[in-house]
Amino acid sequence: MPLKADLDAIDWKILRELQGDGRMTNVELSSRVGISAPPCLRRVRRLEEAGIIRGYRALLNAPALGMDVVAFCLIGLHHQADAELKTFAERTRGWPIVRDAWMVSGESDFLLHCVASDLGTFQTFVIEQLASAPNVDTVRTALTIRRVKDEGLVAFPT
Amino acid sequence: MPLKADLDAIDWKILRELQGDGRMTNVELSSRVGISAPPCLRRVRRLEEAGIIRGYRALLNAPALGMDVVAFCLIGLHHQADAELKTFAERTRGWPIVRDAWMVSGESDFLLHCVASDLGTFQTFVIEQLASAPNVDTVRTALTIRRVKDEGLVAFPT
DNA sequence: ATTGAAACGACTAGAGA
DNA sequence: TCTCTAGTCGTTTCAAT
Repeated sequence: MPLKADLDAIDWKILRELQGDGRMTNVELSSRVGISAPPCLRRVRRLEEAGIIRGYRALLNAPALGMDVVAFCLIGLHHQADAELKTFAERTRGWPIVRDAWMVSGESDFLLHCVASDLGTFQTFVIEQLASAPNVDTVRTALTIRRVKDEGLVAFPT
Repeated sequence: MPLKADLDAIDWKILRELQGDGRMTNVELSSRVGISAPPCLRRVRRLEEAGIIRGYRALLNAPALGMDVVAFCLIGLHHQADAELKTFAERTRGWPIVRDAWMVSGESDFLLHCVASDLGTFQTFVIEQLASAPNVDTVRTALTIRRVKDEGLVAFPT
């Protein structure tokens, strides 16, 4: 895990471009950021090795793939000692319906981003797996109706 | 927006591989899914054109870029008529701190995924922008402590 | 639909500024 | 650090199956 790296304006442009299109070729990228291809590629490698670029991912259209239910679950636990938090975190990794998960502070202890093929599957998961897991106190669910905004994690000044 | 496409086993493998590494070369991809490069590329293009692959994105490490606060906000509105929902959705698109947003059903009307450089910036946003936006009734915030799971949106049987 | 060959273009190491 | 050059490798079209 890197501490704050010292990035120049070109590095920031590279990050912005790759966040917008992770499959852009290096020559296209280099021309957009205003340098030639070799140093551009070296910068990308450096950003990858520093962990600033964590990876690349194709964004998939869940409903087109038969995944009609996307929901968020807020989980409250009975006991929040370190060991219990770790145990629940580990448990989420074993549930394929949970696509990503965060430990949070506030009214809840975890937030789970869930995807399932249909409501029945999702509700069965919530009742039989999630709510009946050890130490789970409350489960609040928000079914998504539609995505309203979807940009990368980091905002870049235009 | 495509309806359910008819995908064969190779298409599913392509989607799984590209979700795991969106920058994989086509020859690497083709060898992993067991066909030669040209048909593999045509399948990828077809999946892109059908909107099943929505795009590609580099995943950035927010804290390494000086974005130390990641939070989720659950928003309840006073009035949930269609026009009001659209108005609020549009408003979220103008807030750079909001990185992605969902319209949801349940106790809240919207869920916002927010990223900011520090707590002060985030709190100022919540108080001065979010909570004081027209029609906003309740704002519940969950500050993230750490990411516990981070896989793509779609689960693939291994 | 797929394969295989071939032309094209991108990637990336090395040299020099 | 960059640019330029050149060789290697990946991409993409096309003919044939």
